[in-house]
Amino acid sequence: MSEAAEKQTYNPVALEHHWQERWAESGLYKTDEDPAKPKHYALTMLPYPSGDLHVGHWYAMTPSDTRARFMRMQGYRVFFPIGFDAFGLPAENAAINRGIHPHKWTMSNIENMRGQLASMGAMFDFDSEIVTCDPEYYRWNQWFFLKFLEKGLAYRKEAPVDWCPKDNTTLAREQVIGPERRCERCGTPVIKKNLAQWLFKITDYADELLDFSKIDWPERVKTLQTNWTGRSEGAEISFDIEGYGPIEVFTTRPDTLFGATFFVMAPEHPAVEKITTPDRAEEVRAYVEKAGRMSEIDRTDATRQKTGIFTGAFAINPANEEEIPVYAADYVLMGYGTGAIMAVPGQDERDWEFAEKYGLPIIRTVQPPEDFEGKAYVGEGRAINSGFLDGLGVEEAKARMVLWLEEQGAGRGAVTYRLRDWLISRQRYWGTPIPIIYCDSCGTVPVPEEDLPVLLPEDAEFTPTGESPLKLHEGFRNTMCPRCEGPATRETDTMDTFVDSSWYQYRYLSPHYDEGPFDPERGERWLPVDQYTGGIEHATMHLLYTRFWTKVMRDLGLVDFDEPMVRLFNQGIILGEDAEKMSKSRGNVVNPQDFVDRYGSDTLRCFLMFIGPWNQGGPWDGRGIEGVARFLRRAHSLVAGGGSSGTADPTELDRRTARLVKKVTEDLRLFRFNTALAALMEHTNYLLAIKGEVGESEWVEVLRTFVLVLAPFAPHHAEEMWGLMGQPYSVHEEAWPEWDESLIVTEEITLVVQVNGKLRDRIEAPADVSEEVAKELALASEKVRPHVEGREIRKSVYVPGRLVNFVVG
RNA sequence: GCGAGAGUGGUGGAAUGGUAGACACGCUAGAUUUAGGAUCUAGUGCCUUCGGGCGUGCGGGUUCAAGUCCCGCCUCUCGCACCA
Repeated sequence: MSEAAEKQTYNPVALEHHWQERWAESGLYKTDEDPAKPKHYALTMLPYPSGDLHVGHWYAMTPSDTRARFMRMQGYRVFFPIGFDAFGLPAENAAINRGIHPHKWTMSNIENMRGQLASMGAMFDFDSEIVTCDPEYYRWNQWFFLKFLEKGLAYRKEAPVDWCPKDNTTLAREQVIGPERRCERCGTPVIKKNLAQWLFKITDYADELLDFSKIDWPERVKTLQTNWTGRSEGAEISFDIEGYGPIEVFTTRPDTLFGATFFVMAPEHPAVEKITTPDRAEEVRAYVEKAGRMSEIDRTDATRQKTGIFTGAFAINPANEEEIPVYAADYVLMGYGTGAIMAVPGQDERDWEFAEKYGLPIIRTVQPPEDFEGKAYVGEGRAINSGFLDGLGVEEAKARMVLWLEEQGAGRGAVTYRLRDWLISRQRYWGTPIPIIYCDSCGTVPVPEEDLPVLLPEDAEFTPTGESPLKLHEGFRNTMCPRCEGPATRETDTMDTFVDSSWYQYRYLSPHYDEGPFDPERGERWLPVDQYTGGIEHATMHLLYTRFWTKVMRDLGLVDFDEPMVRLFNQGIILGEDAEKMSKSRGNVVNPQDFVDRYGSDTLRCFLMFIGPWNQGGPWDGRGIEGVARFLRRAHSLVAGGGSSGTADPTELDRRTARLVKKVTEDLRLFRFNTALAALMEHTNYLLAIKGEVGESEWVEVLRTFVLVLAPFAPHHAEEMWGLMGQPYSVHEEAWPEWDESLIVTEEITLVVQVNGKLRDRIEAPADVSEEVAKELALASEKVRPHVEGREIRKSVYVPGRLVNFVVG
């Protein structure tokens, strides 16, 4: 084929269309169910149907696809599904702002994105697609809710919740961002509001969630989840308030009890009003009110001057029967521990600051080092001023004090978590209705299982009023009590969308199964997920919830394992060309479709894999993609023509091929797509250089191997080249090539010669050269001699196959 | 403040303690082309008296040998942040 003819023939966009159609027709990506093969469930986080697939989706999905294809060629039966996380606020906002029904908006976005997903050319099994706003799906959210309720893992509670005044909804703790406590979605500072809400008891599983021994996840995620769960070991100690009764505190330092010189309660603590002495009542009430009005931003600012007020009450320190004053102060938070603390200024920085400000006594109960003064001492040391604890180290003193408290009935060892129960109620329309009915005579009644799904009515008025939209829908709200058949009303809140994504990996297995959330027989064959990939931003929300959910499923007898996803890989974030986060307002959004139309999908996917390590992300480089386009064009040109002179060094060719296979195999195992592609590029350049110097049959062999290892990266190009070579359809059903390690070793090696660690020469030598000969050769070098002549060689180092280093004086 | 991660050419990035800068982008020169683009070839860390010298944020250390290991800083990014 002539160069000109080749140019005309190479049309990446057209060839991709051709193969995508062929793949679809032949059902190439229908999931392989061959039980003889080992299973591999590869999962990539399901997208929200925002309307268009953006380059971030490509960055998340195409490397996952490459990995899944690699596993397939390695002999695994691979399950690689995709779906849509279809409930949630954006649909409702679109409805509010543009008058389109959320269902219509969502479904038309999904339709659009399905086409875009197809143009990606990934090996998704579209037959197992799920759409979470489908009653067929959310029915099982409701079913799970009922199971959680039966197990005592779902409960309703009136509590202050974070409320976004703009979105008119409650937010989970995870959805409140940063020290300014802004709404995750719209950035508005959140306020507190009291509502009766449903919660899931994730805290019951806190300890188990801290155990990562059964999963191979990034350290980063494990650390984030550990910190999020925030386990603190200590004691609960009961302090008697004179004229009131006992109030419990939580402390991590029971050993310092003798140093508790005052007592502090959160201003919101329900007992504050009751213990306050009449003469202090007015002042205290004013303070509590002021603290309540203060925004969460100011309240939790650690650098702020602490404030507080004396209640007039006194507590009895159980260790020494001392009377200590009780304060209400805003540095103590109602939401953690018991909402009250024993203040030990000698050993706690915050208490020290407060004690100094209000002139309260400070007693050290741990011996600080010499010259240590002027602040709290939080380190190790011997107990002092502590009666029966004196002389003990911190750990021993803690244990002894807990023992003593338990004997006295004044306290006990206790564990507290930062983790809160998962608040799932949302005062929104576009979500799963919570299957609960409230009856005046029967109380809170779960919807019977056989009545599921509780359908989300189509015709609701979802414009926000501050009330749940379903509350205004008479037809939905008014119902009959399933127990007494009297008039009753439905719960009108919907579920957090994290409920949907907590178990979707199970539904993929049998999206239309109606005997349960998933077909256990399919589960037996495919669970758990072997490889999960997705962004780090989900570390403390989705990834914690799905672990919790799986543990509950295990306890319900639905699965027989403890963790939903065995391995996890977090890809990075792809940024705009200006290295900033892509956003419409910045105008730096890259539309993948533009590049697909111009270069084709393979170029875009290879480019995204080439720009750097996958877990790193990085800025988009519009020029860089040209290099990848060139690479694929050059690779494609390898199959055109092909010489037969047979003058190329066959050993070199075999060696390079073996090295390529090894490199790509090892890199793909470890998600190192960028260096694998570099090796593929290098090999392409080499093959182009020797093309025409290789015998016909050998060339085909060499090319075959090359195309096979290219296939996961550039599936369309590989298929095209495979076809042009006359190989049988499809390259993606071929086995991954092996390599012969013995071919990689060379007979001649380059030996590096150093003098005092500095590179002086490189010499060619036989691979099995002896130390003695290597040194002789090295000393004979013209470039080495001037550096050693006339000097004493004190030492010489020989690293076989690598280098000789002379140490001279 | 606490925790984690990262600092390598003009750029993205490579480097089991053993040849720093693979592979690309960009740039320079040449070929081809009416021109541009595309393509191909060669070159491309910095300095240089052309012998060589210097180079992986800074300062020490370990080692025959350090981008890599250790200690102390600096900078940046990301979490968490009065959690008792």
